[in-house]
Amino acid sequence: MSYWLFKSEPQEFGLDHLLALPGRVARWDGVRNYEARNLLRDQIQVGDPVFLYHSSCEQPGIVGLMEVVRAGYPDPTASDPESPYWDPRNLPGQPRWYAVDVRLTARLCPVLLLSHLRGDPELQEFRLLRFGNRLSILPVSPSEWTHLLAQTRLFPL
DNA sequence: GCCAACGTTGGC
DNA sequence: GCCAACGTTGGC
Repeated sequence: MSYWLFKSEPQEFGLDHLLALPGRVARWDGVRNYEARNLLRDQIQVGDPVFLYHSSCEQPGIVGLMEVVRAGYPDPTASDPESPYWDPRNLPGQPRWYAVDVRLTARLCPVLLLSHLRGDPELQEFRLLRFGNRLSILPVSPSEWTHLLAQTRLFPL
């Protein structure tokens, strides 16, 4: 089992959107970066725990806990001309982009704010905090995961 | 295969 | 809104 962190912009699709969905299950699609694609396609497994991170907002931080309920499969939005994520280079039978399905399982209280995490010496290697980091799907080590969970409480949904 | 231009991300 | 970082594109 591996641990992950997925970024989202709460104005676009965040905790509130997940809470409103039946079963709190959503397809995590629209990822258009090759490194993130490789993780979605090859590494992320059913049952893997995932932190939900809100970016590009007033208080960036980790707000929720999700679990993977379906492993990587071709991203339907890539072949849908109606979708804002449509990629005309995506050829039938040769999927270029991948999605997974996740279920929101808990919210975090308190939220783990980016500003709080930055000062934590235990998180020096955390990919999220790396200067210039832009990856939207990123691995979390077991020790980072344990350390992060120890600083908040989970409220199961 | 190099590398400059360009577009996107995302904190502030 | 600004701007640094960095991934991607495309000319050569």
